[in-house]
Amino acid sequence: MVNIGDVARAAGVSRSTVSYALSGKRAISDRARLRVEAAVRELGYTPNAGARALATSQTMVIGLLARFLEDEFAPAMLQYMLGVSNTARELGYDILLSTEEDGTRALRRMSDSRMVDGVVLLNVAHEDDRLPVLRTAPQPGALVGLPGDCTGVDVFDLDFEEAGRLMVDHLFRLGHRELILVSQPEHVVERGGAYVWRLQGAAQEAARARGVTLHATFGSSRQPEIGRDLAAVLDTHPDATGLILNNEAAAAALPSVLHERGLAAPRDLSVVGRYSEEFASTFSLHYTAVESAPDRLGRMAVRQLVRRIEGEIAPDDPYVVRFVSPELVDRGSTGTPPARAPG
Amino acid sequence: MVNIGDVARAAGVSRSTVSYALSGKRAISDRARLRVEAAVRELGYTPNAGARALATSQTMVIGLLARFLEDEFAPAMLQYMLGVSNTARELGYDILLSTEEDGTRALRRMSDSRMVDGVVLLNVAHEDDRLPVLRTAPQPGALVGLPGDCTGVDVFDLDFEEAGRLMVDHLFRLGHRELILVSQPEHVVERGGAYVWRLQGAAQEAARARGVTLHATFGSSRQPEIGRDLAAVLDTHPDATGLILNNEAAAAALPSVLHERGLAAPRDLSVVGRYSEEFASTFSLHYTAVESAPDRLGRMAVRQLVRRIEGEIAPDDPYVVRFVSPELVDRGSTGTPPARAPG
DNA sequence: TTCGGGTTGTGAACCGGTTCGCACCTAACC
DNA sequence: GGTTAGGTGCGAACCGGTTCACAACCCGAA
Repeated sequence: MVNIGDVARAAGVSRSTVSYALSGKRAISDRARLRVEAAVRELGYTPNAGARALATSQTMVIGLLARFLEDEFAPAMLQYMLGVSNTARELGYDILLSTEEDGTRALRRMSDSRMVDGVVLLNVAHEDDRLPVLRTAPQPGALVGLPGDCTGVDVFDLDFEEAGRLMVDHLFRLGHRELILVSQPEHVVERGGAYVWRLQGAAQEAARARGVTLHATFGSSRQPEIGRDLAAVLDTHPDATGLILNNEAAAAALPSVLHERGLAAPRDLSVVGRYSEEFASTFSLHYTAVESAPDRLGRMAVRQLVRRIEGEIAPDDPYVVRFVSPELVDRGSTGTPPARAPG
Repeated sequence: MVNIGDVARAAGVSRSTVSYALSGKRAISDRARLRVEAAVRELGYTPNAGARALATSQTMVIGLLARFLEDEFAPAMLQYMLGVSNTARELGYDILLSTEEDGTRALRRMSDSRMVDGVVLLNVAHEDDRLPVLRTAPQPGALVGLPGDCTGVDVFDLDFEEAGRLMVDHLFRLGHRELILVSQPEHVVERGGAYVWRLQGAAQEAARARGVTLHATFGSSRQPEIGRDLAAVLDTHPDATGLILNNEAAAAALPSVLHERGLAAPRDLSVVGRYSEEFASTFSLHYTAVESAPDRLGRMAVRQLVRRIEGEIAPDDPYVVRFVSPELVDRGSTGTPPARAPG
């Protein structure tokens, strides 16, 4: 394998000159620079990443700690990963991926052995055991998802409260006065998926403030259970005219459930969901929905992380907690409520 | 940061003794070993990955080149990624992930700069531009997906021919004589997704051999188009009693389409799919299906790759091309054909 | 002519590991 | 008692980059 010494010899200069010529960190005469560049081209030289990392203590690699939990929608995680990975590459960084069950072990390994310059944590729980480890690490970290304690890290998340209010408001303005909310399975909340709770709490509060009845329920994350859950909740609340979905499986099952009951959206029931359209379009009809914008969150997290890594942010600059405002996209599955309840 | 010299000083031995004590590559007295271990524990020492890579020319990292193409089912890719990542970790390797559009650039970067010991390529096309690059790289490579030319790499793929035959046979044995096959969009084939073609070709041949009529069609990968595609193809072939799906979006849309027409599986129509149940269960009813086993393929690819990396396979040992036999899982959506065609 | 300053190139040290070759000690054997 | 062999530990070289301190050179100003 060709190294910097070979290039130096071929160009008739010293190793340090080659290094400076390539990095541009010091002025080098055109003559020398051109000869170095020619030698590099001719020999096909690429610097050894390990050696460079050793010398500069910079790896140009970002650790990505994904976390796949049962009963959560895995494809959504993929979108976060893509946002992170693509943005990192644009900024010159590669991604070291961990999908290990034990996130703390992975984090410790990456951090202690200096494989990464910084870390992005996905699917952060309210009490996330990776956070104490991250706080003691020398590398900066950025989170996608809001933990209970945000000290020492930059945090990015969808404004789930706003999303809850937005959906209730949207239906309220159309004239609906009795709504159903189907969330993800209750396990998700119990395990620390506070976003479910944040959306639900804000929705309930908004409903109360407007004098709207909101039936908050949890649904399964799988077929055919979620179909039965939906049918059951529609039976239980026959006068509800609006349906809010914070559950991807429910969005997929809904078309059949509606057909089975002879209902159509928005004629008999107005439907609004909270998910990312990108994947939903494969397996669900295009319901009016609040976009969860996973790629945007991943992008923001990496941007901030890189700014910290590269020292553009002073070390004592305050850490940020930034909420992305959700946007409601009308795809025609909501309208004014029917004259009589559909049930 | 604590390095091997600090440990040596604390333990009262030389740096080389620390190295040998930790690696076990040479006999070290119990007394010295215990003191080294104590020092490591006390100081919290972890070897620097870059330095180790430089010294050993081994990074303990595997490159993972994913490839997300339009009109293909992204969640399926995620399962391959998980299979690869988890298996790699079990074997002591970390994953450097690339989701870059330009796979050849990513591959060249990882390989030339020695960031990885080997590479796994996902979603390999018939004519894959990453392959020529991989063949000239010093690191070994393993593919998931069958290219036109398999020289110089280990290849793993589902036996799509067998899958096609299996599904036709299954329906034939139940008594069906006119079938519909809905594949992924035609773009996928044109772009080099030969697996679509392999399954379809084998299915057609099996049908011909048994005197069965098979209507081979392509469907969209999105909603609501795929729903319309399904409705149209059922209209066009009203006498067909069996439906074969090689299209994930179709599996998601089918329940609604059947409801709309007052059909039920398997009463009026027998349905058999080809996909991975793991994700399908979120968004589709449980149809009888041929499992595509993405995690198993990822696992096999990594196992073989690591064997090559670690020299367990002699360099002149032949490269393998291994097909996983698909398994048909009966979930009750197939049965004997109805007395009269449902149309 | 001499001095000072800026430009350009170089050698050497350093990053933090691994590994080779040698030296030392002890025990065994002739 | 001297040689040999095996078990241990150590110093030094090496992996392939980066960067510091210094030197050589050229130019213009005093």
